[in-house]
Amino acid sequence: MAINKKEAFTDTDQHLADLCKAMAHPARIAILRVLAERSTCICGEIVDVMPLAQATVSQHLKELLNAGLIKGTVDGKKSCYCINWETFKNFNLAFNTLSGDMEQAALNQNCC
Amino acid sequence: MAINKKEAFTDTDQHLADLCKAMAHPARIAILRVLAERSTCICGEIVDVMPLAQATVSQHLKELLNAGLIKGTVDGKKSCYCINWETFKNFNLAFNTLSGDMEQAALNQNCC
DNA sequence: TCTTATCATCGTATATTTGCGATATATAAT
DNA sequence: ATTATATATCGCAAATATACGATGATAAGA
Repeated sequence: MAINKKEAFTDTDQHLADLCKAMAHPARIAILRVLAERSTCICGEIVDVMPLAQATVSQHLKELLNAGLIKGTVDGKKSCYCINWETFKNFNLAFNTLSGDMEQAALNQNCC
Repeated sequence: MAINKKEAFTDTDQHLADLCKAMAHPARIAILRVLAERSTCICGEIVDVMPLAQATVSQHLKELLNAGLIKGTVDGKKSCYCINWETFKNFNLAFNTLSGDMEQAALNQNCC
């Protein structure tokens, strides 16, 4: 049991769900905030500010990277992580599209 | 290990993370779509459309309810679940506030 | 070359999520 | 009263997520 049934749904919904999942932890939201306000983008600064171990922060960064919410490279000693504003825009668009779809469908009134 | 550190972050970020988590599964997004287009709001119809067992759908409904994204009551044989548009609006607002904060903070240019 | 600093990854422990069958509950119909 | 229908909840198994120490990898500086 507990087989993954996520692929049984539409690509649109899966994509939006993935983006939501990437932001479904306060640590990752906090990381996004830090990344936005630092032009330096050094990972070490994130670790200093965050109440988490370096390994954990690195893991969260990986997930954000995987979802495309940030982009970054590491050159041995230095790292450079930044917000991927394009994905962010797409996220906003996807959410608004869903809202639009739902409101459109609900035009014939709700029961409660 | 694996102690929950979520409470170490701000209420704002925790709240947004919770809303994101509620939508972090395509089944729940699909359920929201169905609820929006049916004025009847009968749970059984959701189960018919969804590729999931009744128990699983009920569980997803509970999570959506818990996050406040839907509201509903059950009167024995009949159920009435509906979109909670207010929470939806708040979600959109919270997301836009985060985006705004981040863009504001990033005004002094990004490094990559 | 050796050391130090920075970051990723591995291994592991625990917690949470996902999914479903079985069962409980409560109304409606017979 | 009994039966049928609609939902929630329980209990369990498998999968994922969370967190961290230890270790590996890579580049800069001594």
